[in-house]
Amino acid sequence: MLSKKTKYALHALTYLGKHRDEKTVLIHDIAEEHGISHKFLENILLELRKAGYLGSKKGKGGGYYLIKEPKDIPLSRVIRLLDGPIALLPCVSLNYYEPCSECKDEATCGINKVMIQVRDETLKILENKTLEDILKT
Amino acid sequence: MLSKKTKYALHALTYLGKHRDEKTVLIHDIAEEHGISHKFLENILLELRKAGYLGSKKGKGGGYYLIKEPKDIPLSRVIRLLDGPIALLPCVSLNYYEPCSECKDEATCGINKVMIQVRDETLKILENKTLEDILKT
DNA sequence: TATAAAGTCTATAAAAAAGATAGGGTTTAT
DNA sequence: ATAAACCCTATCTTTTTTATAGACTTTATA
Repeated sequence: MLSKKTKYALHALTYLGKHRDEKTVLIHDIAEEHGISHKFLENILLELRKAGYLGSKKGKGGGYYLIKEPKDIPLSRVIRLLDGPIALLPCVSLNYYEPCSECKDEATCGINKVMIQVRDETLKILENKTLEDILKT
Repeated sequence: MLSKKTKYALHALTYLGKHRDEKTVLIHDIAEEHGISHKFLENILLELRKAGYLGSKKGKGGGYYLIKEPKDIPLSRVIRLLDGPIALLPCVSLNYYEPCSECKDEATCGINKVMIQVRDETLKILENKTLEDILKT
């Protein structure tokens, strides 16, 4: 399951996607719309901005806005940013690889081999679903 | 990522699958082979037995053995048993459904719609990969 | 130019989940 | 009778997740 962080990030991106006509949107408005903590959401939006999905304007009249096209924001990226690996095991993660201590030899481990296949097929799905898909339904 | 519980369960199932010629296998042997805690593994094997994947024999000379065909043990089942939902959100889980508090109306939520598609495609993968695939590589 | 509104940033607290251990009970081969 | 093995439940510890706090900076505008 996705963490609340990722779930909230998706809601925030969706909200910002729906309000692209407005110059900026307040954290407050997003938080209120979904009944989630302002401060918690603040940290999430900060991460999304640092990752290049959002822009922000400080000071009075400021707020956040989307700076990428919804079609260029795949679920895979959002999940990786906030939740970490998409792979089911550390030993098959492309971005967060770590060996599994209980596995003697990765090269002959059947679990490893199958999980690589699962990872590749899962990635195909999550790379192809984007914010645009969420917005257009 | 899978929990250690699920990962260990897969290792145990694999080990049992490779030793189907023997009448029973000791928890101890599986634990030692992978350098994992005997007691932790014990709980896991118990769950697998209760779920109908393993049989056991008590007393001296006892142990565990596989009672299902490897091809009849899909990853989806093992994951659900030990880790819970496969869906990325509670609001799209088939087996562990719960509404999302931050979502006003599921019927019009684009995130919900997209996650249903992701769930269905993910499930296709995990239902088709079985212990047999792990054993044969 | 003072003020209030808004994002920035880092630290820490609280809650939940995962991982691990403990120990007495029951069954069974010998 | 004994030792080997699984059975079961409870509890402890550690890690991760979720949430909060508060001081700082930027900016519009009265």
